[in-house]
Amino acid sequence: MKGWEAIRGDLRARIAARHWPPGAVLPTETALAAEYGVARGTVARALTDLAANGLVERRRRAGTRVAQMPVRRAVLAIPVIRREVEARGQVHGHRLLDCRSAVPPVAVTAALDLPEGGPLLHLETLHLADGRPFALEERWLNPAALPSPAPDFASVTANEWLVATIPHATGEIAFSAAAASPREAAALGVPPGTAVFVTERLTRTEAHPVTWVRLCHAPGYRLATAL
Amino acid sequence: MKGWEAIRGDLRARIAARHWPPGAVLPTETALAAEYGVARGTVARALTDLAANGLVERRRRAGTRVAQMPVRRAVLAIPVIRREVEARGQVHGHRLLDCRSAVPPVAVTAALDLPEGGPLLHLETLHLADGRPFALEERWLNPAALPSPAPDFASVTANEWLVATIPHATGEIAFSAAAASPREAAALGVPPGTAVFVTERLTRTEAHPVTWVRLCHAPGYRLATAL
DNA sequence: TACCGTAATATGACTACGCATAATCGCGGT
DNA sequence: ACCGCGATTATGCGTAGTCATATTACGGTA
Repeated sequence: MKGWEAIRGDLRARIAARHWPPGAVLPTETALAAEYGVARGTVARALTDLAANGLVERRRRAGTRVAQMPVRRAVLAIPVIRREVEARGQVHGHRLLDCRSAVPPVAVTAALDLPEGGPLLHLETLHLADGRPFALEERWLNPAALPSPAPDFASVTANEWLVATIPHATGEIAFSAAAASPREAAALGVPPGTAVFVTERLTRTEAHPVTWVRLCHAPGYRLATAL
Repeated sequence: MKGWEAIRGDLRARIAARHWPPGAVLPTETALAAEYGVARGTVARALTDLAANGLVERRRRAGTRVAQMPVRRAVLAIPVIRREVEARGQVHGHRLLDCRSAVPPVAVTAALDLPEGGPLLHLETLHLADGRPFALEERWLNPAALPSPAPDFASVTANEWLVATIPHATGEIAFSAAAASPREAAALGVPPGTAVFVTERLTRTEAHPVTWVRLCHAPGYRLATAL
C-alpha cells in the first residue's frame, strides 16, 4: 500500500502501539509531512480520516490528539432484503399477503408526522429465503409521496421499488427484540411468543413522510458487522 | 453554508429532485467545477463524500453516476454502558455477580481463536439503570491480554476499564434476539423465555484476542439511529 | 463483420501554495 | 496574583497545476 492510506495505516499502528498514548497530542501536520516526506495535504487527509473514525480528535490551533475514550462506531450496511438473502447464498422470494388502503394505528401516523385518521396504503409481505420464511414485513405507505399509478407490489417488493424510485431519503432505523404475535408467528412458521428480531424503519423525503416499516425476522437472524 | 459542503448539498438536492435520475452519469468534475466556479479539487471533495455515503458511484474514465440501489449505511455509536444509561437520564449502577477463572465453552474459545481448554477470566455483571436491571453482561477475558495485576472489577466495570486501558482494538459486533435463559431471566427479573435483545462483541488487539462479551438487554431496549 | 491495439479522457492522488478561523500562549497592566 | 488582549500557530479550506491509472471509444486490420 502507499499514499495517504499508508500514512493512515502507520499512524493507526503507532496509536495502537501507544507510541502516542490516549490523550497525547501528536505532531503537527507539518511535522508529520516532513517525517513522511509528503505534502501537508496528504497527511491532512490521513488525519481527517482517522478523526472521522473517532480515533483522534482535531481542533484548530490545539492540534490533533489521540481520543481518550473512543466511542466505537459500527457502520451497518442496510441492504435491500433480496440482497441480504442472496448474500447468504440463498434464493429470495416474496409473497404479498395484504395490500389495501386502511387507517393506521396512531403510533404510525404519529411517527410519520401525519394527521390522524387519514388512510394509508398497508402492505404485508413475507420474504422467503430458499422458500422458507425469512422475514415478515409490515409497511404503511403515504399515498401522497407515491407517484401514480402505484406499481404492482406483488411482482416488485415495496422495499426495492422504493429505493429505486425514491432513492435518496432520510429516516431513522431501530432494532429491538420482541415476542412474535400470533399473526407473525403463523406467517413465519414458528410458535407464538418466539423471540424475534425486529427492525423498524421510518423514511421521509424533504417533501413528504414516505413509509413506516416493521420487519420481523425469523429466529436465527443476526445483524453483524466489524468495528 | 458554503464551500465544498454547499456543493455537496446542491448535488444531493439535484439528485433527490431527479435532475439526474438513478443510473445517469453526471457531468465531469471539470464541468461541475466550471459551473460552480470553483477548482476541480473542491468538486472532487464533494463527489468523493457523496460516493463514500453510497449516493453515487465513481469509476475512472467512466465518470460519476447516481447509484441505482444505494445501500443505506447506518452508523451506530456503541458507547460504554454507563454512558448509555446516563444518556437516558438515569443513574447507572452495576453488581458483579461472578468473577473467577474457568474454562469457557468451545464457542467462545473458537471465536477468540484461542486453544481449547485454556482457562479464561469469567465475569458476570448486572448493569442497573435507576436501580432496576438494565442488562446482564457475561464476559470472558483473555488473561494474556491483561496487564497484571487485574483491576477490581467490582468497582470499575470491565467495559470501561477495557476502553480506557486497551482503547484501540478491533473486533466484531452482532445483534440478535433470543429467549432469556432461566439464569438471565432471574438476573433481569423477567419471566424465563422473555424475548431479549442480545449484543455479542468480540475484541482483539494486534497482539492478542482480548475479550468476548454477551450483553442481554432487559425488555424494552431499542437500538436506534438516524440514517 | 469481428477483433484488437491505441488514443482519448475522467477520476484518483499528490504538491505547493495562500488565506481563514479558532484556540492558545504570553505579555503587559492592574 | 489575576485578568485581558493581541500575537502566534495548527488546523480547515480552497486554488491551480501535474502525474498516474483505469476504462472507454475509435479506428485499423484480418
